[in-house]
Amino acid sequence: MAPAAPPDESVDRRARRRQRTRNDIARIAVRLTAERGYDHVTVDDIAEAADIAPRTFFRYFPGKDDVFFLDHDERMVFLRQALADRPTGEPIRASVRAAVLALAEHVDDDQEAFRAKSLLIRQVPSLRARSADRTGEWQRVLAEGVAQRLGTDAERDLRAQVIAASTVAALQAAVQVWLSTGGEATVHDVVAEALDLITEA
Amino acid sequence: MAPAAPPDESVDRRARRRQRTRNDIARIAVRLTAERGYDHVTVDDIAEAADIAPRTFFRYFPGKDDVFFLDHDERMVFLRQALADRPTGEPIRASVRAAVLALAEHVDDDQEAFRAKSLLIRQVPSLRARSADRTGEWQRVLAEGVAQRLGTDAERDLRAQVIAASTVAALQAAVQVWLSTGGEATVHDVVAEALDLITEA
DNA sequence: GATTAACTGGCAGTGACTGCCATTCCGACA
DNA sequence: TGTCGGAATGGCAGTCACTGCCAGTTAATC
Repeated sequence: MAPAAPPDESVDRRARRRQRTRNDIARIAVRLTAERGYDHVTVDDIAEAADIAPRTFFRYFPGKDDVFFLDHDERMVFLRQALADRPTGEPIRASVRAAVLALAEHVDDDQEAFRAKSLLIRQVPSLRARSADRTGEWQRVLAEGVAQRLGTDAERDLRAQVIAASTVAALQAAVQVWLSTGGEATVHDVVAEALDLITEA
Repeated sequence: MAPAAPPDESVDRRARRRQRTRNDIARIAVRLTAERGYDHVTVDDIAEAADIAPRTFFRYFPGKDDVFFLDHDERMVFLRQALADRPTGEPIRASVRAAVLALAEHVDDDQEAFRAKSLLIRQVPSLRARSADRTGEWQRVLAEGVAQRLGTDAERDLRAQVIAASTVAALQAAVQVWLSTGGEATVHDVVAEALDLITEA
């Protein structure tokens, strides 16, 4: 999971400290939001609870919403890499499937946190919108990976776009159903089933 | 295109006038935004150009973003109806396909306006997010329609969700590619091709 | 220990949005 | 024609997210 750390980064105490503060802010913000509801928590509240100045909050996150998508960038990197790591001989759909399943498995590590955060996002319009936009970025990552494999231009390759889009859509649908049902199954399994359903007649 | 107008609505001059003002505001806002860019146009600017008070703007639209999604609700209704109108004997994918294609055809009526607005939305983060969220609503409409036909509960029926999600995803992918390429083809045709690609191996 | 760069905080300002109240408009009906 | 009632409009003050700017603090490096 942890990539070979570049030596200059891991030695840097500053970077680590910064990372910890970042995590703290996000954790606290999510907790407050779960308690009082999104629009009864101001940035000032979060800042105070995290013991930083309001101004500083915006040095760690570009906006209030972003505390809910703390690990998004890392996951994008992970997904990109997971796809790139698949053997080039493999059928493209299979590669995409494997990459996405690896991502889903990752989520099962702390199901409860994921469920709580997802339910929260689903309730709040602005978070939902932001989330949907982020999903679009995953789609872009996948489409680029697919296009690269196929040797085409992602922007113009309808096939690559559709493979990426339908895969991400299945992922999203799986999560929604997983949230709506009790959640006895793992996210991984539901996603796998959803991916199968795409091509089913 | 124009539904048989309910008599009590069409007689009501007030409602018609209100509708016209609404359209005016949206038209003006889109024009201003195209000229100066989204964040160089304030609500006050729009209000002044539309000759209304800033406060009144928010009586017509819940937020600044919403002027760009003027006809979204009507399209949702259209899509829902188009799906409901398909014969029950028809395979579900075919029904969904037909409904979505009817929607796409609708878009080709004024391609240029659609293209301009779409490019604008794609550029501005907050509009992109809002748009993505709206897309989610289409998905919900489709999923409900599909579930109704299948006699299942949309929230929990993975199959219905995946069919809806992948269809909407294909639609979106098609529009993106249509925007990126010259746009010689009609939206309808690109969408049709995208829908075919979903189930292709 | 001095230098320098990163980090933090405060302040003032902008812009989206809301609740509240006053005013105006307009269709209905006596 | 007058007037009545509800809908529409506008103004005002206030909240909150977010930003630019500048000043003070901390900490890595020499």
